[in-house]
Amino acid sequence: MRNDSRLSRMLHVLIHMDRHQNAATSEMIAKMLNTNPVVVRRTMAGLRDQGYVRSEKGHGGGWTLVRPLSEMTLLDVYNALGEPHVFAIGPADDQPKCLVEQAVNNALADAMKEAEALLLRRLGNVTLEEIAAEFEAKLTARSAAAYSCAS
Amino acid sequence: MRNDSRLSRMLHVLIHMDRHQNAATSEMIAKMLNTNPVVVRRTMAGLRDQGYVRSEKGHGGGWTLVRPLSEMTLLDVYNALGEPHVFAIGPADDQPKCLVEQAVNNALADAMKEAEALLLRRLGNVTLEEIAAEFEAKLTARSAAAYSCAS
DNA sequence: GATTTTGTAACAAGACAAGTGACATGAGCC
DNA sequence: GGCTCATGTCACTTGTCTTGTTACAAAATC
Repeated sequence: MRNDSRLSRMLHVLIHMDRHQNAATSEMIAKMLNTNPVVVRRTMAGLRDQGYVRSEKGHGGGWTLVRPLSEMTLLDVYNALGEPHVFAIGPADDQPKCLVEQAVNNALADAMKEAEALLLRRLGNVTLEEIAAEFEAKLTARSAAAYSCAS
Repeated sequence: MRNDSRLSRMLHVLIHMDRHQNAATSEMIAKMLNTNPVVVRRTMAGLRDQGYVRSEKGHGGGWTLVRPLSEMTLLDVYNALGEPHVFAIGPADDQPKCLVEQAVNNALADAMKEAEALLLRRLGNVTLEEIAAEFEAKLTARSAAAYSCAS
């Protein structure tokens, strides 16, 4: 568990969901992600609250896509997850009294803010459909038998 | 301890060291950083190994700057610390078999690689001297009495 | 009413920086 | 030589955050 992999996992799931008609249960999704149904529900909750997916209980229930992949950017998913911390590094003190430390924090914060802005801009410029298309291209390029994913 | 604050702390220390003639002991530095001498020695070890600072034992010992601040960029310090993980987010699986997951990872990795490159480029373009200069400017702008830092 | 499936709380695990105590090593001072 | 100061390093704990897991209530379908 070195990284926060929620964004990666949700993108993975959403594209798979688009390729299936029926609702996917948390258990099916969990198997696909090599994880636990509770983790799935926990992570998908944000997407549901933002209206990207719908969840239904009972027989035949599970998770379904609400929006087409073409109307969801990677940034949308990131935001729906609650905008997790991007960086693992940061200042020792957010409100330091020491002017030296303030200057250091300013310099670091400037650079990090730019990098974060670039990252989010990039995420906002890519739709899930584009990633799905890249996958389709690979799929046809290779033999279909080479494709394996527990879904 | 939300973040890895080693870079921030080391920059802070190095600038302070430049403003003092004598060697600074780990204990003095620890007080300045509100931390522990062992943490200081542990973190400074990388800087010492890279030749940016020198440590001496015994009476009058402690830490001294080897290079002028003008010859150290923020990137140098980052590298000396062992290039810690920049991002808190990442893929769920580094070598996934699933082609969808591969496509997702590629898209994320591209964006993150760009953002990391920008960040490191920015860090490489700023010397510690420039941060020190910014501090000096603030110091003269405000009354000297407003400056307080336990060093 | 039984079964399926989500929703959620509560808690353990794993990772990693940071905090802490103990002790050996080496350098200077008397 | 012996004392003191200071680093070097090991071992262990703490704090924080995502994940993993168990348990159980709530709702929808059969």
